[in-house]
Amino acid sequence: MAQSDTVTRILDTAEVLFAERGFAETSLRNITSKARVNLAAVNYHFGSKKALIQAVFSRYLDPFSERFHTALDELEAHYQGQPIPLEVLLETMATTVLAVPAERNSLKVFMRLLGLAYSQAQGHLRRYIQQQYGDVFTRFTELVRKATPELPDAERFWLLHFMLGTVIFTLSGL
Amino acid sequence: MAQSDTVTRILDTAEVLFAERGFAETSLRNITSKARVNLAAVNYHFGSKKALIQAVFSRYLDPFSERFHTALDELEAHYQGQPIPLEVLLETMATTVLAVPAERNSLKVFMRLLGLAYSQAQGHLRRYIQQQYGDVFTRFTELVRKATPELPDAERFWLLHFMLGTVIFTLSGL
DNA sequence: CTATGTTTAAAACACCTGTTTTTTGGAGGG
DNA sequence: CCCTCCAAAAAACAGGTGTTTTAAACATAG
Repeated sequence: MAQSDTVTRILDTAEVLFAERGFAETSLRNITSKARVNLAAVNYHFGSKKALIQAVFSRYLDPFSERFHTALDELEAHYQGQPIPLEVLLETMATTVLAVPAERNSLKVFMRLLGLAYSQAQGHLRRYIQQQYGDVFTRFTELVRKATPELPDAERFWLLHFMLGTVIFTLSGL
Repeated sequence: MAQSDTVTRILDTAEVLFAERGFAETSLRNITSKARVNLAAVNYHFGSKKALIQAVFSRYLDPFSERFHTALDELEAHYQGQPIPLEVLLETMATTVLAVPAERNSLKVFMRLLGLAYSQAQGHLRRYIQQQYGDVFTRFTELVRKATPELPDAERFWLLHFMLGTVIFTLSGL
């Protein structure tokens, strides 16, 4: 019953409640009562509700970001300056995305959270994700750009956007 | 300064605030102060916040539903039992969707509201839209089924789902 | 054991929420 | 003119929110 137990219990409960009902619709009393944890524990361990939300995302995105970076490192080392084929890039991203939540069999929760992060206004979250994980995304899009030099920038942007939208929309909304 | 003025001013203000920040994150005081209307006016004219949200959607969906029904009537009359080509069905839907908010040049708001209705848990809204406008949707999907008899049901479902997801995700985001 | 720092528990805080009630204002009709 | 009705304004209400404070339990090191 050390400190980590309370922290992870809060995170585990919060992520499913957030995924089910959204952030604003989920109260701290809701989380703490379901996690059988004291109300003040959230503010004690995380500082605020915003920080809790960000921590829920970090637990997924930190491992994802790290693995994706190393996967791209390996690809760049293997292709030695040659453009990496588009199919390889997309498949690498897909497998990396699937790898992380698979360890806690919660792909649906993770995707629903991503969808919420995109659709809910919740300004601080967008900013947090942007400045915390923006570099992985720009690195990936840059590699995609090198893989498809014949495409106009605008067209490539929209294709990626459509792809992202379809995946998130489909995997998040049951 | 008749009664309709207050009502439409509430609706106009509410729809953009909802679209910008979501339903739970937008308070009645927020709406009424920005609309320069008394706080109690919402509960007086609409009954509750839930009813306000539904009224915002009805103002878009009622005209859409009506026009789409008559458009499908004309198509069925024209093709006389023959399956209506898929391209015709899709184009009819697109033009009908675009026609309604074009009169108040607020396509972005409308699409963002649709995206919110889809992503926000907000159970009562889903139920309301489902039981209020479900018949138009099922009529449309049935016509699509007749237009593409060679497709397995599951595949057609997912194709429609992907299309819908891409459109809503793209037109509502940002 | 004592003492120190850290985690949990309980209570209180200040604030904001949707809703209801009460009061005021102002047209129309008898 | 008075009365009635309906819309608006103001105030009050009950309940829930995130957060802070205070007190207790606990483990660990000296």
